[in-house]
Amino acid sequence: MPELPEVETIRRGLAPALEGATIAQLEIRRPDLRYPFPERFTGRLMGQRIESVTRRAKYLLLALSGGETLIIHLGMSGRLSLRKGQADEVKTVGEYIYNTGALPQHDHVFIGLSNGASVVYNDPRRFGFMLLAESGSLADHKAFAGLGVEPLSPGLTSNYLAAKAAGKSADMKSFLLDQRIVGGLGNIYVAEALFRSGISPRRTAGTLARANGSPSNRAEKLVPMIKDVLEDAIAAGGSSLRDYRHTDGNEGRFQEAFAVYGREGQPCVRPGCGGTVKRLVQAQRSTFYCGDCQR
DNA sequence: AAAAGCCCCTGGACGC
DNA sequence: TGCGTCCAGGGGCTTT
Repeated sequence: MPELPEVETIRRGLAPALEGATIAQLEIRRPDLRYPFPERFTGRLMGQRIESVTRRAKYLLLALSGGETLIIHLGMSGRLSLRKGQADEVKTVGEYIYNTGALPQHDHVFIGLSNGASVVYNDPRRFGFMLLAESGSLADHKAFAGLGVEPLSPGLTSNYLAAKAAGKSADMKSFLLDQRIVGGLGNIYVAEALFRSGISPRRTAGTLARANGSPSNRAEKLVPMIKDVLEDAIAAGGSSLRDYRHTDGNEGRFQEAFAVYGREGQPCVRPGCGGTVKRLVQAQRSTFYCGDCQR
């Protein structure tokens, strides 16, 4: 589900209510998501003040006053909802009652805050997960060691991309999906960035570098298009296809602006192109592209 | 080392 | 109405 723009939208929705608040209530409704919850999960979170809500790639990071960070990944279908209920008065939030078992399906984690707000984690497929790690050594954590550059940071340059691509025989699609190269791109935004760049997803990634290792013209084009499409998607509040919603339950709007994703058989939107959007499977995922103007 | 394949899980859309 | 099949914003682990 959520790629970088969706996670960033959720981060922006949560931060005002969570930063400075203390975790007063925590309920987990099952022993695991993708992985078992961390040891003594409740004890390590209760009473902690949330110092900051940040993001790295597709990970949400809640820095806690005690020196640990709660790491949340939403997988494919994870949602975080922010509710304004008085969670510490009664265990009733909105229409839901949290201490009677009358829970909506797949509401797996409930976090009540000292300021009366609450956060519910819902994830039908349970590909998401939560981890706890020492804040001071996050960069060494296995989830982040080896993670590629943040695409909206100055670190993503054509030189960086060319250096990573040099000598690689993988196709462009697989290369950009690889979180060790760029952190945060997923199936939608790889497709849209390649379309905006006029690059075929089937092209060999190594062609982003010239023989001497310097960036090719395509690399020079691709880097700003990656940044543009992510910025546009964040501005639109992300893309809602099935599960994704803002923390307030509203949908994102960027799906209305897709040029190729999910548009198989429809005409290319590039003026004068006249091509048709095609679908193929790469790395076990659907790829959408225009065979005429992406080369 | 890099690349390809398989798996985890639930639910919705579709064909018969 | 009720199957069976395919597909889905992710990533980790195993095999080649």
